[in-house]
Amino acid sequence: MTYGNALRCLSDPTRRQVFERLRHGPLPVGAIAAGLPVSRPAVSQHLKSLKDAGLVTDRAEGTRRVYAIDPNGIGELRRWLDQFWDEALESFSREVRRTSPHRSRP
Amino acid sequence: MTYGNALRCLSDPTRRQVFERLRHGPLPVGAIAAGLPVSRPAVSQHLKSLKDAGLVTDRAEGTRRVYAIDPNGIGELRRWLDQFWDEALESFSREVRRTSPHRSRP
DNA sequence: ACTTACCGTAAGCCATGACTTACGGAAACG
DNA sequence: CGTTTCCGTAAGTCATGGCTTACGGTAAGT
Repeated sequence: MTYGNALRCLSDPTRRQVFERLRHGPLPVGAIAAGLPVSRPAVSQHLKSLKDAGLVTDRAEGTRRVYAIDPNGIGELRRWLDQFWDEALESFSREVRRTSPHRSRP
Repeated sequence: MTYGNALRCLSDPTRRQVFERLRHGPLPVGAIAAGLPVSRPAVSQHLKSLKDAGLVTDRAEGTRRVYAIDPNGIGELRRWLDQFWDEALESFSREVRRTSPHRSRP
């Protein structure tokens, strides 16, 4: 249930902002924190959470630490959501069939 | 940004349990609360949040209130995630190309 | 009409977690 | 080596929100 961690991470607006800044490519912590309404240590803490959830990866590059999006996290989240999506649609159509019975040819 | 509400809803484990109980079809509140480790009013509050996020719908059926999954909520969430998924994959492959340069034909 | 079943809302309690400031450590640069 | 830059961690504060109990309201049954 690692998708639970992913959901918990992405539920926080600030953490989503951190995450979305990596969409167009990897970035060091300072560049991520710049412009955000929170301090840099806060961003570091968010990045730790995102990393634990499998949503980002980090690599050392000199004195800076470059973060990038990890496809594994969103992949797992996507699979969980898709499985859900299918069953929900089926249940929904079943419900429609039940509510408005045999409107087969007006 | 109604997907933000959806994410916030699904981030809570109990609320996910409530939500997942509706996967196989609509259920009244009592049936949902039965077996859950929280009280029935708590389930009602969770259902209110899920409804506000567009994740469930409710209809009155006599004295009971039947809840069902609303495809709109997960749909929006899925679209947001997919858009994200595409850009992330592209950025990822771009990164792989950059890190391990022209391994074209071993 | 009285009772029972089923549910939503209000008020209050309490843990979780998001943020801050302060500190320490590792790599580049002179 | 000292300094500067860039970053992670620790400790502490404070708001958010999830849960409970108590209450009120509507619909069905007798």
